[in-house]
Amino acid sequence: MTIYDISEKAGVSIATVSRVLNGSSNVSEKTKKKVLDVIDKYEYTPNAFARGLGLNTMKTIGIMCADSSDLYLAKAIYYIEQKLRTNGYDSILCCTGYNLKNKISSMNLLISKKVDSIILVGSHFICESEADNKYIADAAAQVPVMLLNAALEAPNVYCVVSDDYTSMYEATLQMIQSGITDIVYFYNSASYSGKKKLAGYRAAMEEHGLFKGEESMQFYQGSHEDIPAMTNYLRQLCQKGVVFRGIIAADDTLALAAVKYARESRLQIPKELAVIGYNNSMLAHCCDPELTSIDNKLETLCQHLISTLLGVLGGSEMPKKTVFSGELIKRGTTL
Amino acid sequence: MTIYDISEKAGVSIATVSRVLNGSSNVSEKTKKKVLDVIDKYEYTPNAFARGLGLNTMKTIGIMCADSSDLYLAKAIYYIEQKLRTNGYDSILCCTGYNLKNKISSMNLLISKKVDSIILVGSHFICESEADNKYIADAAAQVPVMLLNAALEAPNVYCVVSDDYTSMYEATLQMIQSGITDIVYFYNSASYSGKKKLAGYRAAMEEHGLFKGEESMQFYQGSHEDIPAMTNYLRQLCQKGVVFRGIIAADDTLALAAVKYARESRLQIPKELAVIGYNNSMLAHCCDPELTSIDNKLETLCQHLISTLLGVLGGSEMPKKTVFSGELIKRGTTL
DNA sequence: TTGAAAGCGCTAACAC
DNA sequence: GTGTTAGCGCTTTCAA
Repeated sequence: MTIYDISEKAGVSIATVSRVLNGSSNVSEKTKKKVLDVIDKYEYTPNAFARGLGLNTMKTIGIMCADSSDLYLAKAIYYIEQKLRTNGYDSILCCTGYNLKNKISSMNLLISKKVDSIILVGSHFICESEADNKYIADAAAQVPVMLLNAALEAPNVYCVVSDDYTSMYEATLQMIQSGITDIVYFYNSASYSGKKKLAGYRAAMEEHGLFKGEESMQFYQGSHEDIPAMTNYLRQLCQKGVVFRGIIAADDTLALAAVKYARESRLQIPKELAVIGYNNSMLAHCCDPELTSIDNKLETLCQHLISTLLGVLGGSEMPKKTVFSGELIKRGTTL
Repeated sequence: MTIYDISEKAGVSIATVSRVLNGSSNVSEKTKKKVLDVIDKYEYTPNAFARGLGLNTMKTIGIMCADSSDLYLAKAIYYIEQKLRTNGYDSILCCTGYNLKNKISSMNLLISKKVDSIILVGSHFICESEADNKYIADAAAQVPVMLLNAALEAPNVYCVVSDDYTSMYEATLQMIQSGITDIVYFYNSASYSGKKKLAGYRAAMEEHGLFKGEESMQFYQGSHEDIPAMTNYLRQLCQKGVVFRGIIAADDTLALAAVKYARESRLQIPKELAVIGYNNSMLAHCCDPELTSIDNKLETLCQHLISTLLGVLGGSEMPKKTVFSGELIKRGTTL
C-alpha cells in the first residue's frame, strides 16, 4: 500500500494525501476526511525510507552505550529512550562493548543510518589520547553528538555531566570528618568520570595528609557484576596488610561487595568499616545495613540532555556543557 | 557525497560503483580498485534510506521491551543486540511501558520503520484476552515476530521460552522435601511466564495437600525495584497472621527482599525462613546468605531466538516454539 | 565487464 | 485548495 494507492482510492492526487499525512493546513475538511477514511480503511502507514530519502532525516537518534546490562547505563538508556519518544523521536541502540574499534564501527553504522544525532551514554567513550577521540569529533562533523557523563571539547559536541569530582570530594570529606583516616578508594574504571571521582577522593585525602599513594587507590579489574570476585579482592587486600577502616567505592556494586566483605570478615558496619557507594541505585537497598550512596541525579541529567538535543536540532544556541551536582544519601554504612 | 559523486570521480557509472559496494563479482579488479580508492578517499558511506527504499529492507530488527531498566530485560536486550550485530543486523529499541496502547503504537512505529522482524522481550506483551493479542498477530502478518519467554500461537510468530512451570514445580518440590510445608509464593506479575511459574508452584503444593488458596499466593503490586516496599509487604503479611517458613519468589529482587525481611525480623535463614529466587541474577550474590535461585538460561534463550530469527529471515522452516529447561542453583537460602 | 535508465515511495516547489 | 512533477540516492534489469 503506497501513497499512490491511497490517492487513487480516495480520488485525489498523491500531493493531497501527502498534505493530509503531514498535517498541512491547505486541505479542505471534506477532502481531508475522505483521505483519512481511506487511510484508516487500508491501515496504510507511510514508508519511512522514502520519507527519509526526501527529508534526509528519519527522526531517529542513535544511542551508544558500552553495555546495556550495566545497571546504571540501562537506567540511563531507559530515561533517554522514553524522553525521546515523547518528543517524536525514536532510537537505535548500539551496545558497543569497551573496544575502541567496535565503538568506531558502531558510530559509522549509526551515521550511515542517517540518525539525527548520536548520544554517547556513559564515560567509556572518551579515551586517554586525543587521537583516539577523533572519531567523536568526526561524527560531530555530521550530526550533533551528545555526551552523558563525559566531556570533550569539540564543535557540535554537547556534554551533560554530573559533578563527580565534587561529589566524591565531599563524600570523602564527610568520612574523614567522622573520624576515619584509613580510607581506601575502590574502583573499576579509569573512564572520564572514573578519573573525576578518583581525583575528588584524592584531593580530600591529600588536603588532610591522609593519602598514601598507590595503596589508597585499589583498582578492581574484572566483571562489573561479579560480586564474589570483588569481595575476594578486598579479602586479599586485607591479607596483604593494607589497613582500611573506610571504603569509598566508585559504584554501588563495588560498595555492596565491600559490605559483603565486612560481613564475611565479621567487621561491624559502620563502626569498623564504613562504606560509601555511588549511583544510589537499587543495590543501595540490597544490603544490610543499606548503603550510603551518592545520587548523581541520572534522570535529571537525561532530561537535560534531551532538552539540549532538541534545542540543537531546532537550531537554537545551546550550552556546550552543563554540570549538575550530586547528593550524598546517608544510610546505614556510614557513621 | 553520493554514489553519483563517486562514479564521476572514479570515471565509471553509478551502476559500477553500486556493484563494487555490494560485492558483485562482475567487476574487473582494476575498476574495483579504482572505485574503492575514491570511496576510501572521500570516506563515502551509502545512504541507508535510499538503499532501503529500493531493497525494502534495512537489515534492522525492532526490539520491544516493557522496561529496559529491569535487570532481567536489560540483560536480554544486551545479548540480543550483540548477537544481531554479529550477524549484520542492527536494532531499534522501544521501551513500551506496560500499557497496551503504548505497546501497539510502538509496534506500528517499528513496522513503519520497515524493520525486518520484531522481537518482543519478556512476557508482558501477551494479554489475558485473545482480542488484546491481536496486535501481535497483525504485526506478524507483516514481519516475523519473535517472542522471548512468552507464547502465542499464530502464523509467523516464533517463541523461545524457558520452562518456567517445571522449574518452579521442581523448586517447590525440593523445598517441600526439605521439610518445609508453609510455603508462600511471592510474585509481582501475572504475565505469561508469571502465570506459568505460579502454576508450577501451585501444582507442587496441591499434590502435597499444602496449598491454602489465596493465602499461599502473595501478589506484590509496586515498583519492581522498590525493595523496602517489598519487605514491608512481607512484614504486614506476617502481622496479618499468615504463617510462612518458605518463600518462593518470582524473581530475585523479591527473593532478596524476603531475605532482608528475615534479617529485620531476626529470622534465621534458611532454618526459620527458606527462600528461592528466580533468574539467578547478580542479585543472588548481593545478599547474605546468597540466594538459591533458578537459572533460566537467558543467554541460551537469546542465542536460540536469534538463530531461529535468522533462519526464518533466510526462508528456512523453523520451529514455532522452543522450550529450554531451567536449573536450580543452590546457595545459602535453602536447606 | 560496463553503462543507461527505470523504478522504490515520498516531499515540496510550482502551476493552476 | 488541489494536481503535476522533479528530485532524494540507491539497486537492478536490460543492452551494449
